[in-house]
Amino acid sequence: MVSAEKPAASSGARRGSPGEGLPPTTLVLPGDEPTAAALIAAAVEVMAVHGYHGTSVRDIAAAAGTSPAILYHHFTSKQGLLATMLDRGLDVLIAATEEALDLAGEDPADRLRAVVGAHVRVHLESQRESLLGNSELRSLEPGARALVVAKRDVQQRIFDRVVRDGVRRGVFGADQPDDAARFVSTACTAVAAWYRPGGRLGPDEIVARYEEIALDAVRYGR
Amino acid sequence: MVSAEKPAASSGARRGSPGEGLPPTTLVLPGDEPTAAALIAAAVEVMAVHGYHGTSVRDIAAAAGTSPAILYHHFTSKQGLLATMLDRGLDVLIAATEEALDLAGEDPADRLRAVVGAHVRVHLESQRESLLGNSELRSLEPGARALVVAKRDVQQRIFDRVVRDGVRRGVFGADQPDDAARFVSTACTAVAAWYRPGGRLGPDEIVARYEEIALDAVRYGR
DNA sequence: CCTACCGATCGGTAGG
DNA sequence: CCTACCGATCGGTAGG
Repeated sequence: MVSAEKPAASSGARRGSPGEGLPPTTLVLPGDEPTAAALIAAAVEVMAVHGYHGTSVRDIAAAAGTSPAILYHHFTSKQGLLATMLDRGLDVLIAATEEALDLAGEDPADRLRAVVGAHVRVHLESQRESLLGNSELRSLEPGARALVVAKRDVQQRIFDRVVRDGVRRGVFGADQPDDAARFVSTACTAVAAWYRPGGRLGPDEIVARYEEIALDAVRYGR
Repeated sequence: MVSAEKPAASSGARRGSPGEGLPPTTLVLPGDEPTAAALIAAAVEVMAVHGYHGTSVRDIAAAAGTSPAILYHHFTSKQGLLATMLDRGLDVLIAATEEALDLAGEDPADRLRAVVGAHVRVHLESQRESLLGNSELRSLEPGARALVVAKRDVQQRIFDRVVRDGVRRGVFGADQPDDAARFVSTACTAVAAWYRPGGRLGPDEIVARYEEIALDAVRYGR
C-alpha cells in the first residue's frame, strides 16, 4: 500500500500558505495526502452546516485542503460523494448495532439496551454524519436513495425483532411491538438533532437514560 | 377578500400550455390570485422534495403559478419566505398543543395524551411543512433561526411541564422527567419522517397508539 | 504510455 | 407585475 509517486509535502506547503481565502480550520494538515476518506470527513463538516445543495464542491475541497479536481478524481460527482457518505454511515450504524447484539446474550432487556445503546452512541459520536443521513436522503438520486433506504429498513428491523422477541417471551408488555420499536428508534435517532457537546448530559449518561426509557416504552416487566 | 387587480386567466393559460417543462401538478389553478399564503404553500411542496438550497425562486413561483417577481413583492427574499414559513408553522403547532391542553382537564394522563395527540396530528397533517421545520432550520440566517429555535423550546417546555406535573402528583414514575419528555416529543416529531398516507396506519390510529406508548415511556401508573 | 494531479475555464443557472 | 437582465458562482472538465 506504499506509493512512491511523489512527496506530497511540497504541494501541501503551497496550499497552506497564509493570506489565502482558506478558513483557518482546515481539516487536513499541510503535507497530508488527500484521500477519499478525508474528503468525506470534510464534506460531513461543511454539509452539516449548509446542507448538500448549500455546499459547493469548492467548499468541500477547501475544507479538505485540496482542490475540486482531486475531488473528481476520487468521486464521480458530488452526488457520488454524498451516496458514499450516507451508505458507509449506515454500514457503520448497522455493524455497531449487530456487534452490540452479539455481545448482549439472550435476555430481551439486555438486547434492547444493546441496540438502543449502540444506536444512540453512534448518533452522538457521529452527530453531523447522522444528521446528514436523515436530512439529505432527499438529495440522493433515486437509485442511491433506494439503497440507503433499504439499509435504514435493515436497522429498523433490528429494533422490530428485539421488541417482538421480548413480547413473545413475555418480558415486554407492549401492545403494538412494531409501533413501540419505531417510537424508540426514532427517539434515539433524534439525539443527533439536540445533543450539544459540553451540555447538561454527556454521551454515557444519555445512553444510560435512553436505555431505561426505551425499556419503559416497551413495557418491560409489565 | 376579493381582489380586482387583474384577471389572471390569460397568464394562467399561458403558463399551463403543454409541451413546457412545467410539472402537471401546479398547486394554484389558473385564475387564482397568488397570495403570500399560496406562495408559502407552493414553497412547502417543492422545498420538501429538494430542500431550501435545492429549490430556486423560479421553482417556487412556478409551483404557485406565478413569477419570481411576484414572490419578491410578497417577501423580501427567499430567506424571508423560509423564515415566515417556519415561524408560522411553529405558531400553529404551539397553538394546537395549548388548545388541546386547555380541553384536557387536570388528569396528568389526559394532559399527556393531549399534547402527544396534538403534536403528532399536526406533524401528520402538515407533514411536509413539519419536515422542513426540522431539516431547514440550518438554512435560516442567525436572527430568524434564534426566533424559531425559541419557539421550538416553548413547545418542548410544554412537554416538560406536563411530564413533571405527572411525576410530582405521583401519577408518572419517570426517573428523569425531562429526558422522558424529550424522548417522547422527538418520537412524536419523527412521525413526519416516516408516515405515508395510505399506509398501514391512518392518522387516528397513529395518534392513539403514540398516546399510549408515551404514557408507558413516562411510567404511567408505576 | 499511464496515473494523478495542476491552473484555468467551460456552459448554464443561481438569487435578486 | 412582466421582460430582461446583473454580478457571482454553480457542478464539472478542458489541455498539458
